[in-house]
Amino acid sequence: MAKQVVPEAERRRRRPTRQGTVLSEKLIVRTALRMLREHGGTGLTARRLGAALGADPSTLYRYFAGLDDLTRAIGEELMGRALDTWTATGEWRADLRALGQAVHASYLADPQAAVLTASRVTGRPREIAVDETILGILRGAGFPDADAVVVYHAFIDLTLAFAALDAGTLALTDEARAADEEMWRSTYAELPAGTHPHIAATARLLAGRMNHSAYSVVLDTLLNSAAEQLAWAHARRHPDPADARKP
Amino acid sequence: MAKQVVPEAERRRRRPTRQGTVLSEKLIVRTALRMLREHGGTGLTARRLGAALGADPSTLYRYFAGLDDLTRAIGEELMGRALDTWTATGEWRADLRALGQAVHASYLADPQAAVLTASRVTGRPREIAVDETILGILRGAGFPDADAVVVYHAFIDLTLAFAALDAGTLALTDEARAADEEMWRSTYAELPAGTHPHIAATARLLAGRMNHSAYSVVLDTLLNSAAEQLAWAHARRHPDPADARKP
DNA sequence: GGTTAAGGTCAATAGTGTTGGCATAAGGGT
DNA sequence: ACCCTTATGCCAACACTATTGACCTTAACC
Repeated sequence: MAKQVVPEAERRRRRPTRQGTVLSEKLIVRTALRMLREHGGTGLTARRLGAALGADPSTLYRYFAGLDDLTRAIGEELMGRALDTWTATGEWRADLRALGQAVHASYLADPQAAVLTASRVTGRPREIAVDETILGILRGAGFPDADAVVVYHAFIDLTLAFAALDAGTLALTDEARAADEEMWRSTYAELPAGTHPHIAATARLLAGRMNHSAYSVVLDTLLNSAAEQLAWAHARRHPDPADARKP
Repeated sequence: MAKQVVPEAERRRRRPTRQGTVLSEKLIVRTALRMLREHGGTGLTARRLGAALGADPSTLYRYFAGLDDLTRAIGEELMGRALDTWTATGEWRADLRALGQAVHASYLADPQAAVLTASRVTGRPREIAVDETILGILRGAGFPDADAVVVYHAFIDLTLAFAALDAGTLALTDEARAADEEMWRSTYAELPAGTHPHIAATARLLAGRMNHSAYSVVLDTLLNSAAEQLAWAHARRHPDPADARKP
């Protein structure tokens, strides 16, 4: 059995599988991502993953404590991809904005995987690297520690929450999404003005809006608010004589 | 078998189960919520639900097309509960704030159920009622339709996204949560200042923050931003002579 | 009261995650 | 260059799961 999982770093003997493939954490995670993309959100099963790898399902338990553990590794992979596509410019607002968009985009690129992992905290290296990066940007911009922590918390939770929500709609199977859209058309768009005046009045505008993500809008309001807070904190430390008259 | 589900409204013959209970959609949904609360997020199974109701599992398919359909009904129940605890005051910001908090709280009261349903759109009556209410508040406050739709979209998605995220951490089993917190203590709090200076510097502040939800903070920034937008739109329509000098 | 079919039950199918035991070959030590 | 140890892949089994088709009882309508 697989009572203990050997950490990837200490793995010595790599015996090829009966069908010839040599396993590794990375290969398993990537194959799992492919399974999710090809077979939908419920398509990641130990048996199917084993078959795709040319290995017995139980072999997976030599690499991960269970499918739950594998799920966390998948989340870590998504975080890593986001970090890889991001580069710092030194301008804190632009950097935070880009980093948030990178995480959001990375999750939406694998919606089924995102749904499974977005609300989990993995505590693995690349996730920690993202956290460290965000705090570094904020503290580097001059936020006092207390403020930096508040903004950091709002920023990361906001980003993950929207990633999960938006991924959720993308992750639906084609039939399910078609059914949802048909439901919208047949339900919301047809509500009589008598009982639902406000939806009826804005139905056309709603239809154009609800397909897009609201993440950008909310992220911008957060960054605006943070910028004001920063200016205020800065003014407290270095008072401008010109503002002295109106305290 | 159950080739077609009879709508609750047209249900005539209510035959008691072998063990004597008389079924109904409402009873099934409530029992399902209890199962989720008592047995955890994976604890809602057809067998167990049937046993709790004193009925054969297959009987459920006379009431719902599948467990997925039941899940949607559960989401509808949570939305309904939120709406029931909310009352309008006429002040748009306070009303939106209270409504958002009500939905958030209603989901967090049944975290396991929230995780299953928060990212689904049910299209059922009470969910539509919430949407109609939000749009009514915004349009009543004087938002032009285009602005009202943008704020509505950000508001509802933000609320549902945070409901799902925050419910996710509450929904963990006691052992899983203990493991997570231990992971935090043993990983984040112990990171050396050499490799992770920013996390190390703020570890104490982080520990105090991460237990709370960031929903309130983000919701307030959104409402603030909306208020500014409203004032600006209002000023365009009814220009104040005092502001005429600085266009 | 007789008739119809709604709705509860039984049995079976095809899937799932996970584990204990076994066997084989990889790599380190000599 | 060989041997030994043990990591690692495989097999079989267990206890579950959702879902469906056939059957049968009894409630409700005429």
